[in-house]
Amino acid sequence: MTRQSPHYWLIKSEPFKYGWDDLVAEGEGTWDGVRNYQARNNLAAMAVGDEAFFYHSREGLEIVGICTISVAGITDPTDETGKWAAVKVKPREKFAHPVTLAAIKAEPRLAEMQLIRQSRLSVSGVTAQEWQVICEMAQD
DNA sequence: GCCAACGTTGGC
DNA sequence: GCCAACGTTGGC
Repeated sequence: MTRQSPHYWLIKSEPFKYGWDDLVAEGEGTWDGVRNYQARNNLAAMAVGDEAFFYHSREGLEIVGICTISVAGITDPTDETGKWAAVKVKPREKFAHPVTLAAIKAEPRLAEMQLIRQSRLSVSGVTAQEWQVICEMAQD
């Protein structure tokens, strides 16, 4: 399936379990273990070349960098039933200045982010405008 | 470590 | 098919 423009996402991970540094060390990581239908739908909608913010949950509470979807539409290798989706991601860019959850909440243009509205969703969508705003914040 | 939010499960 | 009980996530 081809699309005209890349889509943007935000993926969460607990840094003590699998953080940005782990992804960099591996070079490519498989995003699996998702057992939430909405998150799965987001995973299934990803395409190669899409970009995703990498967010540290529970500890850090900030977006630390950007990764790209390197392989899309695969079946979760940790799931025997074969009904859960997964993708592979590669690190692209580490933010000079991580964008914290507090900073996101303080920015009116980001008030409608899926990250804010559904705080428990581990894979969420990001609009092109939200993507732009956060990239600007990461450079300040 | 606590607890609110929310998704899932299971009895009826 | 409703809804109470339970489990999990994730901010604080």
